[in-house]
Amino acid sequence: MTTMTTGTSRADANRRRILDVALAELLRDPDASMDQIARAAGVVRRTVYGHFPSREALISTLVDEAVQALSAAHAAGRAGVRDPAEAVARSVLAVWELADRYRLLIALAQRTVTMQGIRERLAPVREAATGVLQNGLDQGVFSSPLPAPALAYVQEQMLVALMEAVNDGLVAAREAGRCAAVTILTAAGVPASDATELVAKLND
Amino acid sequence: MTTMTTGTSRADANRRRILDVALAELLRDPDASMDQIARAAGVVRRTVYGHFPSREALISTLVDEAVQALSAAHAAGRAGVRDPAEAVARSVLAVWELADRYRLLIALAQRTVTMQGIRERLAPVREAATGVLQNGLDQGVFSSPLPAPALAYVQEQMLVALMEAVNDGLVAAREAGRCAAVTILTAAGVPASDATELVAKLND
DNA sequence: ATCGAGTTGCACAGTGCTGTGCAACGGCGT
DNA sequence: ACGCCGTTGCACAGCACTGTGCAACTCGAT
Repeated sequence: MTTMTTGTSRADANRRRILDVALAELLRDPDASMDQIARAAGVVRRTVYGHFPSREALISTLVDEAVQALSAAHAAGRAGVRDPAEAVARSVLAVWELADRYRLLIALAQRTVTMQGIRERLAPVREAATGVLQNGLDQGVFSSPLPAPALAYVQEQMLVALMEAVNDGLVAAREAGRCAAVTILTAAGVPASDATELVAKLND
Repeated sequence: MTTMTTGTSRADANRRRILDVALAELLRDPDASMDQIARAAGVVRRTVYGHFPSREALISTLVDEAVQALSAAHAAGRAGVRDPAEAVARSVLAVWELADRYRLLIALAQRTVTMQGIRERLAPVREAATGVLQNGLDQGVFSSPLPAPALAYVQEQMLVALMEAVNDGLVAAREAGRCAAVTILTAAGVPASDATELVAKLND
């Protein structure tokens, strides 16, 4: 017990690698079995259970680490900033930095086997939407640093966000459709006032 | 075989109800078992297999129905509209109409058991973000028909969208962070030019 | 009353996963 | 050389789920 420079090197290193590999593996398949994870970490299933009492404990540790890091980044990004716009911009940038590390996690956490199928078959709709957005960009009606296909993703996820907002009672279902339309147009770079006016005119 | 007004009423009605209930049930838990679905539909597991040869077939049918309806709505919404902004607005409104029916599906399809835990623990971050957004709205820096908490959802999903865009190679990872910041600010109602300038200034 | 499609209840084989127990084996420090 | 900790390999019980087979039942229709 003289050195302890690296903790209990052998075991600690393994625990660390199991966590890292588990992260990568659980993205590719959120239902990855303990055996898949163990094998990917170059270790036997039994060994994983030596470090984590249960599958749930493993995942819990994983989520805790990610959330803690993310939370810290978000707070650090906006610390001592007065202007709300700058605060938002800074925190987004800060979060993005390490979100990049967990990018696969989040993106792939959505790709349930079910979700995968849905997104695939939705491709035609997304392409149509991309076409319209491209039009707008070409004509200068829209303005965005993002290419049309990426904007289509944004549009899609925006709808999801609004649906969740409605589910959680943050927005009235009656209003949500128009709010969604306005927000999407605004995100595409149409001035807020123009977007509001346009949408209002559509539903008389 | 005289009437046939309702098809094979008994069986057809059951098939329909199984599909409807399965939709609702698969949201609450994407891994819902055939037994859970059957029971929820007031029927026995064996009966479900009488209508759909396998679990996958059931889900496939479900997805097909939803996608087809959605696709039609999207196309109908923007049919014969020249102005891109109006086309986007119309199609979003059209999609929203019936997305409302599948709202639970999509929103809850994201709530994997894993995802559920993540979102829960992320609540503090979301609250902080809501605070900043509320500030911006109060000061008139932001402009949106959405309340701050809903905007926080939008911000969160926007990050997800950008992550997916990066994963699919639509945006360079180097640029993505700044694009995310700009797009989020723009969606919140900050004029596109101001947002671009602000973010550019931050990363010198 | 009888036919038949649809439904039910049960039983079964197969599969894949979890969590645990235990004996044997490996290297690293002393 | 010895001991210890971590690891390995194997075996096991338990569980939950999927598909399938089959006999019995329940309705509506004729």
